[in-house]
Amino acid sequence: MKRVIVGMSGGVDSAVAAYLLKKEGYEVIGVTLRSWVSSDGEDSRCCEIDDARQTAQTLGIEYHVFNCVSAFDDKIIKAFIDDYLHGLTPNPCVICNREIKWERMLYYANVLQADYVATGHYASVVKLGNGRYTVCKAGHSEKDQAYMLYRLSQEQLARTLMPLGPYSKQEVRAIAEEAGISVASKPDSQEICFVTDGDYAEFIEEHADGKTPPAGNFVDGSGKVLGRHKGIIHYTVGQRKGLGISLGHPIFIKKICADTNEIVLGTAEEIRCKGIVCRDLNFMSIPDPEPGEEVRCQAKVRYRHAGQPAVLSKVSADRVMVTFDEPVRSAAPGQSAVFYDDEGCVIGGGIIEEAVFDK
RNA sequence: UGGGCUAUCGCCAAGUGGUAAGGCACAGCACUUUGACUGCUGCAUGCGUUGGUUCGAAUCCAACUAGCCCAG
Repeated sequence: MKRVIVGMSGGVDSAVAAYLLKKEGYEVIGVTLRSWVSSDGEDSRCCEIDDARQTAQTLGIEYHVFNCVSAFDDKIIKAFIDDYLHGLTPNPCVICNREIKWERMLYYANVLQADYVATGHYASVVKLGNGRYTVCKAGHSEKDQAYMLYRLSQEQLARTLMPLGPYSKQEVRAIAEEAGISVASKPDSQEICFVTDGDYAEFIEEHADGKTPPAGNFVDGSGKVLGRHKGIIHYTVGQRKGLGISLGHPIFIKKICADTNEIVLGTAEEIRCKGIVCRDLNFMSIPDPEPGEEVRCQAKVRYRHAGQPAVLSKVSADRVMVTFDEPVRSAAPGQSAVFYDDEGCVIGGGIIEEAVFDK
């Protein structure tokens, strides 16, 4: 009998993943990684231990909690704050998946002599003809989470199961109901797991030791001052609401300049960029492209982006240029770009370093 | 101090006698394992003030107040 460790967040998805695997005949061990505890003692949304433990009991599976608080603080929270202080818009979840969730789960899988790790992500792990592993979009695209997983390594994917790939959210809730899982109708999680009230700017101010950048100017493309901002950590590229500037037409954030402490604004048309430069790349379905090699793909510039046809080409040893057929709006440095093939499988991805505009 | 012009929601702005468009901003909700975007809903019993004409005025008249421009 194969043994599998299921990462359980306390939500419906991971509960059903565990249930399905058990039904398939795996020996299932539930695990929750405690990654963060707020000052008032509440667990974060990614590790609601009471719910997870209860589900494990309902399913009749072994269950453990492992403490990852210091690793999470070190690798995720510190980087998150640092990125914001530098005018970037980080996506902690994509880093957490590789550096914390899979890293720790595989570690414990070895300790507990398990063959696989599994999660409740809506995506599928696929082994290709070339011997490589990749992640493919879920059958029901409205819940696709392949984007969040593009940083996983080949070694991690080789030992990963994602039983929810073929199911829709509705089906998963129905299965949970049937299985008598108490969290069947629990609301979906949302927002950054360690910022429980959604006010991430306040979170940064509390944790940045007073180093948050001061207020500064909103300017237009020619440098003309349009108003005052509260400090760059409060904003993100593409943002429209909360600027308090009335020009008669919508205005968006085009660029955040940490060095001059200015925020450049532009119209809906002006914030569309022709391409992006990406760093910290991870390739899945193919090996790293050769210099000069061009790869056609569908590129997503953010989670919940439909994806745009684009061409990748290597511009240096560790950078890739993504040129879109049609300009995309609000590609934010710090966010992740993920490249898919026509089948919806992840070719690879990277972190956006710079948006390239026409002028 | 003379002459002229203008005063409608936080900003811009329709409206020229018939019972206050619209855009932006703002707020709420929806959406969402990141930040955004987006969608929906809401947002002037009142049109600088005070009087007058009229069945009826933001729209006409008078005075006053404020701002702008030109003459000083």
